[in-house]
Order: sequence, then C-alpha cells, then structure tokens
Amino acid sequence: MSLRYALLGLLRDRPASGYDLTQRFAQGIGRHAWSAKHSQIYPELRKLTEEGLIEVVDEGTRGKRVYGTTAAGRAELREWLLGEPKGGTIRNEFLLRLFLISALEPEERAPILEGVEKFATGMATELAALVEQLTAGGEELPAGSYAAMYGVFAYRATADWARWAIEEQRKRS
Amino acid sequence: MSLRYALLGLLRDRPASGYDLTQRFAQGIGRHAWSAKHSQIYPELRKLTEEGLIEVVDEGTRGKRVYGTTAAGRAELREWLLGEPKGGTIRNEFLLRLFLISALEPEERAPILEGVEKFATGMATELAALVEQLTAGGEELPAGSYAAMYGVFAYRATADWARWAIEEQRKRS
DNA sequence: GAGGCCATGTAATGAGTTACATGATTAT
DNA sequence: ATAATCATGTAACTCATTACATGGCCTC
Repeated sequence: MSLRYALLGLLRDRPASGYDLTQRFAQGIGRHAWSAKHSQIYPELRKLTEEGLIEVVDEGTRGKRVYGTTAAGRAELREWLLGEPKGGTIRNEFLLRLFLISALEPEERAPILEGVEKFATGMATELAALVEQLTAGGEELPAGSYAAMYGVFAYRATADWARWAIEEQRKRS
Repeated sequence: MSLRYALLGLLRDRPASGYDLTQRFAQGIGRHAWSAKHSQIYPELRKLTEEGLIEVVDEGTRGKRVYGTTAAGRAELREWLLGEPKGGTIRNEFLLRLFLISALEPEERAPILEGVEKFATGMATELAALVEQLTAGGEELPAGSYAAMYGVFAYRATADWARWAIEEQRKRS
C-alpha cells in the first residue's frame, strides 16, 4: 500500500512517465527507502488513474504517457503523511545479517565488519556531497534534502558502529 | 528467502517452537530487522525440516514441537552470512515518509519531526540499557549485542537528524 | 466453567519479483 | 542495418498479511 504514496509523492514533485519513475526507483528513493519494478509500477499507475488520483498530463513518442497528480491525489498523499505511520513492514537484509553475525567465528566477522565500515563511510561521503549540491541554491530546502541528510547521519552512524564492533572484537580476542 | 535464514539464526542461538519464534519476531529482530507472522513461520519450519536443515529436538504439551538446527542447517546459515549480501529488498515506510515530507507545509512538518526526535531518543535510551544489561556479564559479547548496539548508534543518529531538521526549518522560516 | 494464553494450522487475498513479450526511436 | 535505449505491458510465481479455524492447558 505504500507504493501508491511513493508514486503520488514522486509525481507531485514533478510529472513523469512510468519509465521515468522506474529509473527513479532504481536510484535514490528506491535504493534507500522503497523499491519497485516497472511491472508493479505500470499497473499501479493505471489504478491511480482510475481512482482519479493522478492523470495523464502529456503524451510523447513511443506511447509515452506523462502523469501528474490531481488535487484529489495530493490530498490523499497529504492525509497519509499526516496520519499515523503504521510502522508496517520491516525488511532489511543488512540488519538481519547483523543480528545473526555472531553465528560466525570472530575471525570471520572482522572482514565483514571492515566491509561495512568502508561501504558506510563511502555512502556518507557521497550523500554529503549530494546535500552540499542540493542546498547550494540558497533559500528553500529542496525536496529530497531531508532524506539525503538523513542518509548522511545514518551512514555515519553505521560506520561508527562498525568501528566500535571491530575495536570491541580486537579487545576481546 | 531471508526468512529461512532468520529462522536458522534464531534456532541456532537457541531451540524454539513456532510459537516461541512468533514471539521473538514480534520483538527485537522483528521490530528492527525482519518481521514475520505465525502463518508464514509454521509452513517455513515444515519446509526446513523436510530439507533437513532443522529438526524437532523436543516435544511438549498441546502439540508443541521444539526445533533445533542440524549440522546442515548451520552450514547453510554460515554460507549465507559469508556470501555477498544481495542488498535486496529495501522497504522502509519511515524513510519513505522522510523522502516525501516536503509535500507538507513547513508548519505541518514540525510536529512530525518532533515526534521522530522523541521516539528515536527513547529508543536509543532503551537500547542502550539493553546493551548495558547484555554486556554486564563480562568476557563474551552475547549474540544480539552487535545488533542492539547498532540500534543505539542508529537511533541516536535519527534523533540528531531530527534536531538538525527542526533547526534548519526554524532558520528558514 | 469461563476467560486467557499456548500452540498449531489453512485459505483467501494482496504485494512484489522474474520472466516473457512487443514495438518505436535514436545513435552508430 | 543493427544495437542500444525508450516505453509499455502481461503471466507465472513467490512471498507476506489477514482472516478463519481448532483445540489443549492453566488460573481464578
């Protein structure tokens, strides 16, 4: 049920075709918050259209249809954002691995933790650069800055944790 | 496909019945990493048994069956942990909301951000206490400490981020 | 004996992935 | 012309949630 809000949010930000949306789900939002494939996106766009929450605002070559939100769609999105988060599905393979890592021998854990540290540090740096670029403009905080900045904080924390874990292990071996 | 590794991991840590596992999925691991309902757990336990990865190690009243991992099951888990994380599914409603929050008016965002700050601070405190308790023993870092400590770092970061966002907004209004 | 929890299961439905499928346009 | 990319769709399958269903044991 969250997919529809993801779509409404993306289309509210700027109109897009199913193809465009598929690309965007393969990047930012899809890599960090919610992912979807085109085979799920196209049918959902149809449903949203039927429900009057989005509409075709432009057509292009090769059967391309560009969708935008309707007033009803923006109201629906707003209501969802203001409502109680259901918390809902937690499904994070990375974290599951952390939960289970003690099933490995200490010496097997070290390279994994080092990989995590490296990856998280890299992501934090990359996102910090993105935030820099996004906020360069000036007055208004552009859509996506909040999420990107969240990523900076989150990945830094992951890197800190990995360093803690490596150190902890060193101390106890 | 991750569910089976979650089950193998939990059972490796200590034998349990389907009912026990359901409880555990409703708490720690389920609230933070991977959740599952009993209707999914019971059939998966059957499959794992048929594949020889787990086995019934004890029976109790009311048809209770306590499962434990077999050598093959532990090998399977180990292999998965050492293999490349597929990254796989990202599905995080909380983060999705952050991505879309700029669809709200600034004055509508503040209470949400304050709620996040409060919640995250509470969780960080709660988990810090849990880590304290887990590590009190001494030498060995018990299973789950890594994950719990990760939670401490992660929730602190979320609280920091929320404070940043609130401040940022105050500055720009 | 009534209510609550323990304990397991299945059926129906919904959400999501993979694979199959087609055709138009653009760049080389 | 041919390969790459744009653009959309459907079918089969798997994974996950909700709802339905049953019965045993324990406490009051």
